[in-house]
Amino acid sequence: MTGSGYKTKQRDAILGFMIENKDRHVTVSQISEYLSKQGKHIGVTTIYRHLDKLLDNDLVRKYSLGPGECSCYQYAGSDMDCHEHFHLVCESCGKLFHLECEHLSELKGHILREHGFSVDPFKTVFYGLCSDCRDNEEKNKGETE
Amino acid sequence: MTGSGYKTKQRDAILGFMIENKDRHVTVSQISEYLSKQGKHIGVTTIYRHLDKLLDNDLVRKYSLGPGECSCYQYAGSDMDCHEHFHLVCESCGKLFHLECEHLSELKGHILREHGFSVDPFKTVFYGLCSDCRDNEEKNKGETE
DNA sequence: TTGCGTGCAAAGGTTTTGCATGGCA
DNA sequence: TGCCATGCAAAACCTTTGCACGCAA
Repeated sequence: MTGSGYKTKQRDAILGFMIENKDRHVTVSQISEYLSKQGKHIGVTTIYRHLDKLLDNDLVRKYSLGPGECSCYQYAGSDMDCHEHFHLVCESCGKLFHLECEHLSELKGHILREHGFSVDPFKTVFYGLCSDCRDNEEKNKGETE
Repeated sequence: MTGSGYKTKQRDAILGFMIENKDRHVTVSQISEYLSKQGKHIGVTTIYRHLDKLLDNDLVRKYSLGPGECSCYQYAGSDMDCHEHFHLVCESCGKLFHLECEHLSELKGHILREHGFSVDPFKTVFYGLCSDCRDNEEKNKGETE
């Protein structure tokens, strides 16, 4: 499954980049720009097509960081083991946090039992502010106001 | 605050449509198409601009139903009273559910205390399947396979 | 009359598609 | 060799912006 398609240098470069950055989500333009700096010019068309294939094989996941924002992709291969946890995205710094916590697994069961709604942890993203950005905001408030 | 700006027939039509459909989220093209059928041709530019104003006044909220999907808007006026609860969106039928439950309010506190992350209930949307669509899917499975 | 509201056209950005060429097996 | 992969250009799509005209106050 993983090895579907031909082995090309573009495929290796894109998959390699996704694995290197498995701890964060990246956009197509970020992939393109980074690979350009490495001397690897790969058309965005190719990047989109590879990401689509990886998506079909569940090797990456696709997120939206909000309306109007471009799509974000993140590696999610079998070694990532991301079944049953949720994701937090900081609206200020854009960082992604994996929230593995039994309180949250319980939440999924609770919503299903009590509210009849089956939550999909893959697609559900919590938006808010991480602790670093909250600290920064409070600093800025103190300085400007 | 609510009455900011001139009172025009376009404004009335758009705000009226949003209030009529307060129980679901709609896209700009849905608004445009529906009003066209009513004989009210309103340019999408105008719709976008009114929605932006309503957004500033917290009279509507803007959602993303996924990467690549266009933005969805939903009325959220003061009579909606949506402070501290979360929203569930069914990926199949697009219906929106308001989830008012102390288990969820607790969740916000839990993530803040234990994980240092301040969740914004306005922007956070749970995606999944509602009970009706789950039933339909099971029926379809039984018929086709 | 003043100034915001409107809508057409055009521009901006992201993503997709067509097509000829290139490269893997 | 056959077929998929690639990348350019163009299209499609959503959204924003510029500008001239219209309309509310």
